[in-house]
Amino acid sequence: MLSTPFQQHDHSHCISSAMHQAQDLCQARGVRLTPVRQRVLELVWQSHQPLGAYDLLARLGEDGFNSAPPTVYRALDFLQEQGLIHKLSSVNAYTGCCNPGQPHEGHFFLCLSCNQALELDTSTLQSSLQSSADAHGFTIAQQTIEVTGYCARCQQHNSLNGTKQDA
Amino acid sequence: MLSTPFQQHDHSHCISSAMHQAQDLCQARGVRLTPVRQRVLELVWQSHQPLGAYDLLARLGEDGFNSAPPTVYRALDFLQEQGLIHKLSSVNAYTGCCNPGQPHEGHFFLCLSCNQALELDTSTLQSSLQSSADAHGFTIAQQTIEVTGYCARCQQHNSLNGTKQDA
DNA sequence: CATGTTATGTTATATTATAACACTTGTCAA
DNA sequence: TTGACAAGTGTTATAATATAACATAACATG
Repeated sequence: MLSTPFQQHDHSHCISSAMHQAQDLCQARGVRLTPVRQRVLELVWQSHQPLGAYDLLARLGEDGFNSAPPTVYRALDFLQEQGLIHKLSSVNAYTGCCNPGQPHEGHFFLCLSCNQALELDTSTLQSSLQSSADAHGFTIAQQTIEVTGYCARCQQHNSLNGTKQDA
Repeated sequence: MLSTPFQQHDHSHCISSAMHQAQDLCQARGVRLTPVRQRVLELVWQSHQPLGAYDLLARLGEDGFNSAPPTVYRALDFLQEQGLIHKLSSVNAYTGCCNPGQPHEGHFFLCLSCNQALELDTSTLQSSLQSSADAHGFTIAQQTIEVTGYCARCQQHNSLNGTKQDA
């Protein structure tokens, strides 16, 4: 599954799909999707705009959860280990993974106008990276591939009215 | 010029080349490579291991420069604007740019063992990214492409003696 | 139900980065 | 040459992001 953040879509479907996949995967792996972890994952999935750790923390607080930093960082660590979210280092934010069943590194387009993240299905990118690595005898461990710019939708809107999108 | 951090090389050549290019470029552009900026650039080029802002700050202090955070961040901002260094977001560190004459986004391999950064000349990577962007109607602004792993040299050493390299 | 393991609570602190305002230095034209 | 603006730096404070360390609670299982 590849989601379509930059286009209109039924986002509630994204959320419920992500939550069900997470539950299934955790059960299958014998790891616990505890209430905090589940809530953090839901919050991350509230939109396709990546959220920072302290944003998440504030939301957790509103929900009556404990809201000291370790709480959210532990949950984020767990979710990353399970491949349920990706960290976007270039913006210090976290976003849901669109295909958690198949462990992979996230490759993203980040729109500077609407702040949404599109996770790419980049087999060609992957293979050109790999061949570059092979050429250098380099063994790849982790990838941070984050490309900022402007999505098609924002380019249209902005050329019409000059304003910025926010969702 | 592409440097060769993962292989043995005369690093003093890297340094002097980088400094001369920086001086020439700044002069050509009518911007000032002041003493702090020059020193920060030299420090960044001390090796191919990216350095954090506070590492640089400490070194500046040793050299008798002012060493409050804004000093180093301003210098780093300037050097980035001039394309003389790249920031590696995934590790919050800064490294010298190998080809500052031709403005470009840095693409890196980062060795987890020797901590050195190899800046890639990735035209194929670039073009597969671009075609992916085209397919989505996405206009690229900035790229953060940082791939961690193990360089050829460290793989050899480690298979021999199991230790980690540190330079 | 005792025990070890996993998860969470809590306090403190480390690390990375910026805001805001004062002061100094360089530039350049009147 | 000087005065006025721009660019650069000094200084203090604080924001934003992340982790250490240790105590307590919940869970799993023999």
